[in-house]
Amino acid sequence: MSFSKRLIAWYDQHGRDLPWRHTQDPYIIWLSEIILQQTRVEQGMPYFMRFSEQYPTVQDLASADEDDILNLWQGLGYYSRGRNMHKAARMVVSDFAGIFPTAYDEVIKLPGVGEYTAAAISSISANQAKAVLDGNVFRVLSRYFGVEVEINTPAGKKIFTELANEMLDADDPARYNQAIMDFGAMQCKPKSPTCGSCIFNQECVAPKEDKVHLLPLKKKGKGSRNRYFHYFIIEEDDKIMMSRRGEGDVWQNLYEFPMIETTEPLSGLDILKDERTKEYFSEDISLELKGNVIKHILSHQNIYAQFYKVNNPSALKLKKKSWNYVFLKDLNKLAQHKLIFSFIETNIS
DNA sequence: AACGCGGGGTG
DNA sequence: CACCCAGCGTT
Repeated sequence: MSFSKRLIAWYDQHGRDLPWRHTQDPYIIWLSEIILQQTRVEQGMPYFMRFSEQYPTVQDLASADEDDILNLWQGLGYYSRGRNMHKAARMVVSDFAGIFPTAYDEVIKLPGVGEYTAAAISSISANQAKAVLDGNVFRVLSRYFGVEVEINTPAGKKIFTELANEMLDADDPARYNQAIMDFGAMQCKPKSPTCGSCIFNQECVAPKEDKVHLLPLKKKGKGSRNRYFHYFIIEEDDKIMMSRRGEGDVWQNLYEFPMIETTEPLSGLDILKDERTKEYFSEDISLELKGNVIKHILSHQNIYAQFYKVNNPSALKLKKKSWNYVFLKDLNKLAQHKLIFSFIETNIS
């Protein structure tokens, strides 16, 4: 039996039962695919449930308030996905008469939909013969054929795109694509794959050459940099000062507290001496440490955050445009990033 | 071709 | 600690 037929047979027996597999509605498929970009199924699942319930149709999503969408996205990361999702929904309403496209060449026009997502939507919702190419597919194919080409280069991408489309089962692209991804996620895992019980154990190249752990090949990127965030907790009565982050950095448009950032650690005393602090507050401010330094790790930076309660909030002098007092009871309406809302959860109210 | 963009799981 | 996850957009 062919590779694809055996894979599909494995899938029929072992594949996961996931909520978005019970429909061919391209809107629902799209919703799941955006949420699952660079995100584990278990992590994205609760978000998918909330979004599909809150916004059952593309019209619902298009007419939603963007801040509500970001609020629902809170904690999932890669927040531009949420913003692009809203843009895409409005584009479907305005440019596609409210009918969610299924053709590869159409869906790929939507912001946030790249080659992978377009292949997934067009194959799963319309059975178009386009092979998906994600982390799972790279891994399965590189091991099966022993392809020692770096997957995160244009050359590697080209080779694997061609290979993936050769292997695709043109009779059943929808099932095949989901099969190879489940297979990668459940059997041909990055660490400790279960080669002993694998249906391809006889012919797979990687275990024969003892290269399972080595494949797929990947060119290394840059390491992490350190950043030091010093947050000011400014509370007056039942309100707290919040700040909206700007563009061109992490957590674009999300809310946090007013802060200053440095490239090196800073003592409480040094914060008082900082020019920006002096700009924000009149001379004698009194800071009180709130908890220990929190290390917040992103894939490309290590953030060390320290929170300071401002004991005399009336010392606040300058108010930036991006700053606003917010009622404590309304805090949950603002989309915050993880570092901030986990701090709020344990320290405020 | 390289880089920035989150948060969480794994060994 | 390094690596990876149903990747995409910008430069």
